[in-house]
This record gives sequence, C-alpha cells and structure tokens, in this order.
Amino acid sequence: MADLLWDRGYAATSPRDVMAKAHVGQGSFYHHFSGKHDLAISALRQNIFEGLTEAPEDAGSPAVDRIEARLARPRPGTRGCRIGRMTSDPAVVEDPEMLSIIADAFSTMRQRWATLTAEAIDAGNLPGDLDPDDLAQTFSAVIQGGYVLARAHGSQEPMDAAIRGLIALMESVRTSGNHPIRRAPTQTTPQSKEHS
Amino acid sequence: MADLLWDRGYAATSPRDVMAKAHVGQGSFYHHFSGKHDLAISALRQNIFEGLTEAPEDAGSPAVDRIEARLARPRPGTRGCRIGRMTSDPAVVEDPEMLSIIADAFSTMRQRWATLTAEAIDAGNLPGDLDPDDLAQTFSAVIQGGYVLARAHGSQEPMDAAIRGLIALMESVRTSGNHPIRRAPTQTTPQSKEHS
DNA sequence: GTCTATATTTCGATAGAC
DNA sequence: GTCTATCGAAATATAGAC
Repeated sequence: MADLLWDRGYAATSPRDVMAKAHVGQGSFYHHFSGKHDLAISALRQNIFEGLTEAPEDAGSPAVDRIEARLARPRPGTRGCRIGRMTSDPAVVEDPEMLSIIADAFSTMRQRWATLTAEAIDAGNLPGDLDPDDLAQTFSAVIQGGYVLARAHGSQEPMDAAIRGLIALMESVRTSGNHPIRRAPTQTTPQSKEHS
Repeated sequence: MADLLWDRGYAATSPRDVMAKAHVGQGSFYHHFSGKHDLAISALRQNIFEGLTEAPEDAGSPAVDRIEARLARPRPGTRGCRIGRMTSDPAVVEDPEMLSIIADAFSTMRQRWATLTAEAIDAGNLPGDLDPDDLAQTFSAVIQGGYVLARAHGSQEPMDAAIRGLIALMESVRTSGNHPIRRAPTQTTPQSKEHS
C-alpha cells in the first residue's frame, strides 16, 4: 500500500486497489489487517522510514557545505513528497494517529536541519544572528514547497530553481569562518556555553 | 463549492456535499453545471482569483522591503493554500484543464516575485549575482512549504518560523543600495540595458 | 490463511414530475 | 428552474466455504 498511499493518497486508495496490486483476495487482506486504516498506518510508517533514511554527507566537510549538499540532493519532484503530500488529505489530518506520525517525521527533519545549522554558525560560516530553528523550517519549507511547484508544473525545474535560489542566498550570507589557522592549543575565543 | 474544494479537495468533494451546503437540490445543480468537473473548474478559478488578489505594498518603499512585507503577510497556515493543496490530488493533476489553471496561477506568482526581486537587485539592495527567477521560486516554495508544515503540525508557528528564517537570510544578504545621494542629474553609473 | 459471495452506504449522474 | 425518484458503479466491510 505504501506506493498507493504516496501516489493516490489515503482517502483515494481503496482496499480493492491494494488487493489488486498485491494479487491477494479480500480474505487475506482482512485477516492480516483490521481494515484500511490499520494498513495505512503500517504503510505510512514504512514510507516515513524510507523518507527519513538518507545517505550521510561527507562528515569531514564544513557544516555549511553539508547543508548545501543536503539541500541539493536529487529529489524526483513531480511525484511529490511521500510525507508532505499526506497533509493535504483531510482524512489524514483529521486522524490523530496518522497526523502525529507525520508531525513526528517533520520534527525529526527540523531537528536535523537545526543541528546542522547550529554547527555552521558555531563554525563561523553563517552569521551568528541567524536562528537555527527558524532556518531549519525554512529549509524544510523550500523542499516541501519545491515539491508543490514541481507537481503544479509537471516538471522538476521549478523545484530545482527554488533550491538553487536558496543555496545562492546561503552562499551570499556565508562568512569566512573561525579562522582555524589562528586557533591556539590553549583557550580559543571565549564562547558562552563553555561548561557542559 | 470553492470552500469545499479548498478544505476537502476535488476528489473528496461530492456533488451531494455541495448541494447540501448550498441548500439546493440535484435538479438545480445539474441544470446550471454539466457535472462535478464543470463546477470544480468554476470554483477553482474563483479560488485562484481570490488567492492572487493581494493588497499592494507601499509603492514608495524599496523593493527589498516590499518583498519582505509580502513574505511576512499574514497567512492562516493550517487550512493550507487553496491553490497549492490542489497539487496533491491526483484527480486534479491528471486533468489537463485544472492543472493548466493551477500552473498559470503559480506562473503569475513567480512572475510577480521575479519582477520585485529584479527591482531590488537593480536598486542595489540585493547582490547582483542572485538570479531573480530562482529566488522567485524560492519565495513561492517557502510559502507553499510553510503551509505544508503548518498543516503537518496543526499550528501556524512552523510556517511563521520558515518565513522568519527566509527574511533573516534576506536581511543578511541585503546590500546598501545604489547610494542615490551621490546620483548625479546627468548620466548615472553605466548600466547594461540602457537602450529600450 | 485464502477464497468467493454478499451487505450497506456513498458517488456521480439521469429521468421526469411540477 | 427546481424538485424527488432512481440507476449503475464503487467503497468498505462481513460471512462463511475450503
């Protein structure tokens, strides 16, 4: 069902479609799952697991480069995001269980972006007055919005353009860093949270 | 039907729902419209007209300020975008007529952003190496993605955060402008497209 | 466990009275 | 123009044979 959930959404996917695609009868279906909702929960969890599983970037490069590499990661846009598209389906949003699974997925992504962004700021490659949590949502939003634009135009290009625009902004605000060459083996420049 | 199209989507909205909401019988419905699809086209056009109708910003302020003001415009996020949400509905995307109406709407928005961005670059308030068309898609994407995040969390906050993050980036890349005080009444600094 | 009926409701639309 | 009655198909699920 995972594929059908992604392509057709929850409300528009019937058990009949699932059974046809899986080449099973109704008996099998209702033996293994209590109904459409039960199966959808399983399929949703699987889609989210796959959507959140990403190849890690080169751990050695600066955080700001890892941000840009992650933003620029190829994403087939015209199919839409298997997680984000769920939010348009009222039957999903009105279901507390499904909605919380989706909200958790986006929270996980936001946390990843925020950590990376905070790293980049700490490294001195992004201005210190930027808020990592806000920027994290901006990154998520550009990707999610990119999917929407790609589907609206039936083309990958608008999504790529949106991400290019964001990366160009990132490059424009990029700062030169903490000058690690001048970093002495003793105390570095005094930072605030020195303890813990 | 416009409201139902926004809230429930195309596929999930039945003529029965529409007739109940409008307090009319089936006879009236099928007398004025040839069917569900016909009515949806009308409702979609109306929603897009309303979605594209915006109060103009203060014409006297710099273009970069008008961009930020337009980005920060209040948008009730948890209902989603009445245009963007259509792209999740396969029945809409697979219909060439509806899809082209939606694609045109996004093209109109992109054009508006691109014009504003080009103005800001010409005024010297944004770096000249930024691409107005790419940035225009970035702006659209942050807004569309903001809607997705707001619906995923059932809260306005993620959308506001995403837009705050983008505006903070804009402020960081903002440049001091063309120094209009030094602008002489004769020829200004030579620009490329002086003819036409 | 998997299959084939069957039940109930809704969908999208048509027919025909008024 | 607007109404009620009705149709054929699909959605979601249950019943019961094998």
